[in-house]
Amino acid sequence: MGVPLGADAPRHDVSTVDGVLALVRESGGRVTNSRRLLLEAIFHEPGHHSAENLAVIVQAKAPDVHLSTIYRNLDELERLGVIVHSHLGHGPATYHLAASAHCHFVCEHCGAAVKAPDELFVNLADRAKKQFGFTIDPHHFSIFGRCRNCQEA
Amino acid sequence: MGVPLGADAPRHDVSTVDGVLALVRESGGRVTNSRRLLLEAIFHEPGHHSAENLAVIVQAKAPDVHLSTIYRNLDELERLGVIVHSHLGHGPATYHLAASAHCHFVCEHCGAAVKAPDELFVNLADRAKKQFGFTIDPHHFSIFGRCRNCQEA
DNA sequence: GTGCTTGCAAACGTTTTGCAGACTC
DNA sequence: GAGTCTGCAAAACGTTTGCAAGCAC
Repeated sequence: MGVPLGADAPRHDVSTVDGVLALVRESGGRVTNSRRLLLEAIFHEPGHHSAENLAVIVQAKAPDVHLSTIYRNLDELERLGVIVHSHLGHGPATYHLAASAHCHFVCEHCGAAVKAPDELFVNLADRAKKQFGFTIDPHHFSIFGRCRNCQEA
Repeated sequence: MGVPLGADAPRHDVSTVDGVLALVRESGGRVTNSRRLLLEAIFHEPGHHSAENLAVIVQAKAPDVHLSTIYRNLDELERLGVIVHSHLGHGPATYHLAASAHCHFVCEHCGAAVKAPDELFVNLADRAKKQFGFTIDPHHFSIFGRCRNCQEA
């Protein structure tokens, strides 16, 4: 308690695999092979990844890592604020680094997901805040609709 | 083909149970007890209903109606454009009359769902259309976030 | 050695499907 | 009677959990 609170704010560099692992260790967790491999998949493989998807990537290097381990580790990384999950459509959730979270427009017809700049949501965010005291998190669920190519009846 | 196309546009009054049943019949379907009871539940019971929820209401009058029948009938009503489903959170989908579809803000902390006026989304809709040619359907997925009462860290 | 983490199997909640009999038209 | 609709059972899907063995510290 002699240490000022401000001193421990940015303790870890959460933008690297090793930085996250240091955070994991500090929070009472252990650094395991499956955690390192999962983080490497999340950091180094581009795109939207489902748990199953990440399991396949991890299993290429460590075939015995079980899908349930992937889910447990994703949960823990989400609790630590390193990653977030979002729902792009009716299928499985997708996981991303919290730092690179973004919104999506998803076509209800062809399933295409378009990345939507956050600034499109500032007006909605303002109004939701002012009129309802509600702080939106536009990343969590995508916005459904029709993409340019699927506008016919 | 001698009948002009315009003549058959507003053929049924989809705002009543009997009107919808007429539409069902015309589209090649049959008018059955479970369909009538399901429609009565949707028309007369206020609120957001999951399939399970609707099954309970229907089963109060006809105990043998199976949940799978509810799902099949909900699917058909959705294909006909009478109802829509939406996802309020991580639980089951909810079903509504297409005419009374609306947006929701759902608190990620307490789960509360606030009805959000469509006009909050017009700015987003315009920008999505202009910048991406994307027509949003803001009703389908709710917007996650924090409600007024759950703003603490 | 403590106790967090794992693999496995089994369960979960929601939704879909295959089938034979029952019903609507 | 033709063809749709139903109840039932079972499966599908994504995800979670209980447990005993295994590993990090």
